[in-house]
Amino acid sequence: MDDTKASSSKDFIRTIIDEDIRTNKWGGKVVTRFPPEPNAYLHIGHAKSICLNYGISQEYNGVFHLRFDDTNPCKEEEEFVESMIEDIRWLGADWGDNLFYASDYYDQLYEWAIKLIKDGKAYVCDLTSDQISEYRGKWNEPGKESPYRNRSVEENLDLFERMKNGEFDEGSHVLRAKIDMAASNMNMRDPVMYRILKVSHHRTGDKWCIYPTYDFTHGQSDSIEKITHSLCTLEFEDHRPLYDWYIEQLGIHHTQQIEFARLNITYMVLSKRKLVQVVENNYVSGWDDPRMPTITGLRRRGYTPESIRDFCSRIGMAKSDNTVEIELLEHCLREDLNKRANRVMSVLKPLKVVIENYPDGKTEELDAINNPEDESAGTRKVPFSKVLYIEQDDFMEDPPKKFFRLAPGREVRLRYAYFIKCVDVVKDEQTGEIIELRCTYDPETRGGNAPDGRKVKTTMHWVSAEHAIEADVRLYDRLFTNANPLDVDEGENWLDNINPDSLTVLESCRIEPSLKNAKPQDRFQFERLGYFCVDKDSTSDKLVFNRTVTLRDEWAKIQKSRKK
RNA sequence: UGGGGCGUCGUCCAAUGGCAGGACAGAGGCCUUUGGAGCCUCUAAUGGUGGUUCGAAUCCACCCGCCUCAGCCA
Repeated sequence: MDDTKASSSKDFIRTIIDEDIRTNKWGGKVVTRFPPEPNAYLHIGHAKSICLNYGISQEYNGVFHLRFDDTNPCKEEEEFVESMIEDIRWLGADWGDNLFYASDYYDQLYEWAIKLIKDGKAYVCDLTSDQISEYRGKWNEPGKESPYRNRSVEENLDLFERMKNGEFDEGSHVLRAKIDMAASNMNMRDPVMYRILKVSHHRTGDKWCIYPTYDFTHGQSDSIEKITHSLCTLEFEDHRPLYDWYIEQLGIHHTQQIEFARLNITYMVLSKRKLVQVVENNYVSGWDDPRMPTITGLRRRGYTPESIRDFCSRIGMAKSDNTVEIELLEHCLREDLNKRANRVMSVLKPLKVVIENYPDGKTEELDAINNPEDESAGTRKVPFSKVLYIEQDDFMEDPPKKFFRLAPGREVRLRYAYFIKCVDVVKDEQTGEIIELRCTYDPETRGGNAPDGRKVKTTMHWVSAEHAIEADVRLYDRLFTNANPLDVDEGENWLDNINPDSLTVLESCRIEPSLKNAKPQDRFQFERLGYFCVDKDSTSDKLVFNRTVTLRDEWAKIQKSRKK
């Protein structure tokens, strides 16, 4: 990940880091980290954080850590650790040997808890969860102190020891910090440090039956790793005073936390909890469904890591709530794919064309350019014969104004091949459906140029019927119909905003034969249609393509504005 | 209702007391063997009211609006 920042101005975080370096705050060091909880799949919102943290470590010659904040054994699984590692690698971030787990620090955290007890800064509380909540008070009224708040150090030590030894039931006791029940910041009203959870942990197994809360773990984990700049999202702003309190009481390395606004994108949901519902209600096939905003979903859809990184650098970094338009993401994608994807001709909805004056049984190999944006991509041969397929959308019997494609009596160019003219339209006698076009070709226009200099309005893609291979193509559209999927009327469910047409499967599409040996994840531009990649569901007899994104489409725009 | 945070083109981000700029989106045009790509032009913003200042998006005051916090989740 070495994308150079084109922008001359720095975001507020880099401005702070510049200043810290200037004042030698951390001895010129920069150590950042990405600290996910391994309880779900990473999505593009996480990519923003990964790009930020890893990007900064690179720009400042610093160090980047990957740390799994695994403090809740009830929800965390090894499966998520593995998928996250894969996704982060794919995005291009490299943590070297700096892979950590908050659970690596459980012993240290336990010792620190004992120190706080000994210092009279923590106590074991026997209140129930509901009582603790009730005692905490309201925003505008102070809380009540727990009746267990003033137990002796000895009693607290004994009780905490017994909590650790499994002598108590879950929920019967917690260890709390003794701070200030009247604090205006709710996080300071004697927050819970440890709770009893008699479940095994994906890394520590059954060693512990008490687990530190995230709030008692996160700041100290950063501290242990000597993180200089702990970058997190806005909702942790209120927690910073608590992290600072722990760090000060413990007298350990004081990491500087800086908060930034999380990413929102139109037509997308980027909340872990909401995404779980989409998956569990089977609106999609899984976490890697190409409609999902997860890294794994985007990858399967055909996104490139470069395009996601470019997007992350373009959206900037600030503290104001923001919703980036999905068009920007798509722009970054197209821009990248335009440079790297080889062009190919594929007909999604085939319409048979017979070239009446072309010899039966003849086949020609025509030269086609693989990528006009990249000469080094070279050329290939494309077979041409008497019977072809063109796109159904490329023919209209009674064309409206501005429809430049094929129509009765009209001449168009078949890309890299010949000019053809439509001389007859064959219809199904029963349904009236157009089933075949009879055309003639001009042998003089081989390659696509007329010696007499005459012009055609359109160049169309096509495949030779005899040579084309059949494939399934999955057309994806946005998962939600509403720019803000969460915007619903009273009593309505945001899941009702799911786009019922987010997936259209096209069978028996005809693909240019050069794609016969394409492998999953291979990306192509189907000329005039969009960018597509080979899906992992492909088999040896049938390729399956995912439409990554369409090409910008002037004609579609005209049609759309006409409908309005 | 108390705390914390945030308000700049439709959207995202700049401008740190000195001509409000870029990107995406949108409109128009050029070019084109992809109605792709590329190129050009245009449209379009400082939440409000006072104040300080030669000069305010920027500093001050007040107001308005939005987000967020009352898990033994992270």
